[in-house]
Amino acid sequence: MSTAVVWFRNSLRIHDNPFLSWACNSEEVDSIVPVFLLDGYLTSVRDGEIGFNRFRFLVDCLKVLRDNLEKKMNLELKIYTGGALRNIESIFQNLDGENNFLAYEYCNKPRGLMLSSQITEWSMKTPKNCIVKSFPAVHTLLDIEKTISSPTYFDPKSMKNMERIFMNNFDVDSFGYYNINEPIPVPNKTKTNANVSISVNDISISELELELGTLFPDRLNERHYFRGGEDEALDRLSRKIAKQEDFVNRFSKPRTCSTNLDDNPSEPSTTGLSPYITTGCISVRMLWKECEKAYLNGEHTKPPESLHGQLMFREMFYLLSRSVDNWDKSTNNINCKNINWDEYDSEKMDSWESGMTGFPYIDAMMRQLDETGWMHHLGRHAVSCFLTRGQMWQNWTAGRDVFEKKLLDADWAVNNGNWLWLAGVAPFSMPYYRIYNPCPDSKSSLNVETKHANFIRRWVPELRFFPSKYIFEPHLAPLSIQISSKCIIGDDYPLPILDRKKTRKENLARFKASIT
DNA sequence: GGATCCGTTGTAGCT
DNA sequence: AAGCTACAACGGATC
Repeated sequence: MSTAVVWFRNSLRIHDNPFLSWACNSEEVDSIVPVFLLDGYLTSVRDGEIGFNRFRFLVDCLKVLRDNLEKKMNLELKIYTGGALRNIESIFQNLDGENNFLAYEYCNKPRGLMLSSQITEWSMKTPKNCIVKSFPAVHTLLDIEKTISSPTYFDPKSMKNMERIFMNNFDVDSFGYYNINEPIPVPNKTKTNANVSISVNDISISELELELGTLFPDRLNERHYFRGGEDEALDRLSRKIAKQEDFVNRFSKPRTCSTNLDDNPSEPSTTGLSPYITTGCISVRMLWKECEKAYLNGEHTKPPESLHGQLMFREMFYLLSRSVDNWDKSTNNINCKNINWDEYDSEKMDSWESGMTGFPYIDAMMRQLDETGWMHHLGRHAVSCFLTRGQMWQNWTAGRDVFEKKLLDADWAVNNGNWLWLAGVAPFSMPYYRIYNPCPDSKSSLNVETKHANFIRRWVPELRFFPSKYIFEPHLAPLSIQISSKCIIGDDYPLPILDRKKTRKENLARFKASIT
């Protein structure tokens, strides 16, 4: 009697799931226990490191995973909280028989890597015979460890570099596309569900929902813009990719902003798939292949702007997160220039995080982030530039933490990579003098209704009666306009926390002084 | 080996 | 009113 413990770490899905499929198909396995280990997750939520939307989304994902495992494979997902290593040990102590397996996916994060090696070490000592089977490239296209240990590997910092790495790892087919494996279908045979009766740290979905309600009682009735889980992910894939050939072929990341900043925040102008990629509700391989199907039918954009390009940047950050020491630090990180950022200023940081800087475009973005867990990529550029080298001169790690807490697509490798990039401290192409204007719509001065202005009215309702001409810098509006717009600046909406032109000039000089 | 090009997405001010 | 120009000027790859 041999049992496989199938440990879902990043990939909360049953399609294209190599470790689950292996357990279902292997002759060596008689029964299966699917598990998800919260590890320190609940502590992070309680400590305020993970916010409402992220927690809510994860619970959704787990619920759908549980239901799919039950409905389609007659397996019961077990969820445990507390230390992951201790969970694994007690699960195996309660398993009968020998030749039991632990099938899990590779994890790139420091804590995950440490757990992997601790588990391997423990498995070699355990008399209960736990055979560890680690599956690489479940959450990424590349096998991260294999790629970075290749003698030809070097830290990539451009799309050209990534293309070289892809060429070294994948053959190119007769159409000129990388030969990336087809996704694995949902296993069509299953095994019996092994019964592990450990009650210690066992936690149910309804207990998680209770916890969510206890921690965020005033947010439970909010509208949820993204529903978590594999079903929603596959549905979105079908809606936005499979049935949208033109959209896929024309996709160009820098030019997706014209349609996003409207009053329909539930439908981004990009794919809106990022929360599902982060949680592994959709497999990146499947997304890659779906894009390729559209590409085969005509002209299409290319990396870096294309959807394949976006996925390649994700691979780039996963590689760097492993090959660059201190990837998430602003010191002792070869990918981070030493900038003399100001001390953490909690007043400034609070106004940035809560959308009360007095810069409506910035505030609208930050309020959208808090309510929906999502922000358009150009908004991310604007608010991160504002926080760091543009205006506030705060360390990028402070902004990174806020994104980590609130973004549904928060991903350790990608989030840090993007902040390094946007703060201008990484060796990626970001000339430091390219500073984004926090009041960006030149048309507003002509009193033209713009998408940006409507976007601000949607998310900063204090300003909903303001004319476009003044909506980016409402403190410049004459008092008569403020009165007729029912919003007195400094009273109903904050005055700007800083002089954007003055800080821009000073910071440009400081940045230059820091790097030369 | 010095010059030139390039890098996923700039801004301000003028006409 | 969109398009031009000046700004400020990194750092590695390529020729």
